[in-house]
Amino acid sequence: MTSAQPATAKGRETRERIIRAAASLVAERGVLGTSLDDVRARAHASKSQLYHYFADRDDLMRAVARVASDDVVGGQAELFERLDTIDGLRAWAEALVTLQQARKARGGCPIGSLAGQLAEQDEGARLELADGLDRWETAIRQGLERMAARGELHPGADPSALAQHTLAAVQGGLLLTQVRRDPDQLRAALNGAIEAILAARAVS
Amino acid sequence: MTSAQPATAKGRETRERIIRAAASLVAERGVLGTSLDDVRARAHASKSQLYHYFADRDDLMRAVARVASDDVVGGQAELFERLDTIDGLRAWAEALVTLQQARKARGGCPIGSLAGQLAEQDEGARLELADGLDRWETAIRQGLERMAARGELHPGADPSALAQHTLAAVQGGLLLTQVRRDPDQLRAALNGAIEAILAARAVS
DNA sequence: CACACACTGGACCGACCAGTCCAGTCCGCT
DNA sequence: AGCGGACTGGACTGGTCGGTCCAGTGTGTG
Repeated sequence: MTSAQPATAKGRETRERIIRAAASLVAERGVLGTSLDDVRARAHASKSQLYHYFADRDDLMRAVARVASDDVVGGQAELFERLDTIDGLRAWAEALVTLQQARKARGGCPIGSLAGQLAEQDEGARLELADGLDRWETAIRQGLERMAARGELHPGADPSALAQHTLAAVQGGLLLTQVRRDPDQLRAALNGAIEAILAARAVS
Repeated sequence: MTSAQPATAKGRETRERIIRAAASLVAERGVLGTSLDDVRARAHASKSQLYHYFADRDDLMRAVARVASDDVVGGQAELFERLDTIDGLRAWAEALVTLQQARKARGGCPIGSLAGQLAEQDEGARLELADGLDRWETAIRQGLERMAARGELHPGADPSALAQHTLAAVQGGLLLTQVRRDPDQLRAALNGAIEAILAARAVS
């Protein structure tokens, strides 16, 4: 069963309010720590509204996974445009570190956190998260490909493999940041990834 | 409140049986997806036994986090000894990839999975997981330091930073493996980390 | 205006769950 | 043997949760 698409503007607004409430609660307490009554209360909605817009709890969580993916990837859009220079890469990395400092190193990456909670439980949610990671990796790869097109990477360099490794460094760095409560863990992991990209630069 | 230490051999055995049952259930269904009744049934124990050996549910989960850390790090002990050569590093990486293939890319890293579920909920569990990661990173760093002591890394190389980056690559690679159901994601991430170590080798 | 349907409120239900309690049995020690 | 504490079995409780149900109210269209 898939989510019902609201037919009216009011319906869309209610559905959106429910997803936002669920997403914020999940971020605070985790997937299984969030009850539908909690969601109902925060969204100022009733039980029947929840079940009008979502088939069941899993369906709602899939929607949460989707908006989390959209938010994470969408929130980096401007930074992604500058990923075709070393300075742009460093600025992107520093923005991620600054965000973790602001969060006091709590929560990790929304996509990564949800992955640990949903990937083995709900195939649909897993696919939503995989899609978010794909878009993220694509943005990194395209930046590196623009560098390669300008001849700034040596011919043997593989933008695809570098992007994959960089995304792994982001996710691993965020996990270490979360467990150790230390945003420098992310910075160190990203520095390693950027070093690998520097090593792939064309000899000038 | 901390766990009671059993006074008899029988008591230790029961306590161990409970932790093992809980650990396997948590690996299958997640922390919040595992009820004490599930644990009780799998451990062939009664409710009062659970509460005889553990203060409450959180206390049991802390014990689960501890044995998960011990198992993950302990299971790599022989591989760790060979981490002071490039061949040893590759063998270690390939063993991790093979393990993920055997698991059909499910479950990710026990430490990483538990981190996402427990780090924000229970400070004690977070510290157990941080300890596991520390032991893991230390093993990698010591291998690199042995390489450095033999003069195989150039003087500017930082074994500590390389080990940190390698651990982040493992964790990130495992997350990508889990979400994409593709063990090659881990291999790619580890290859990137090993490339970085190769780049730090002394010019021969 | 009227009809159909989207939307809403909230009581209700059966299942499940963490934790309590007490009446026992086992076991090491003297 | 017999004492005391470690250990065990399982019924019970108060509360929570996902999901259902139905009686409504809004709203866009012909």
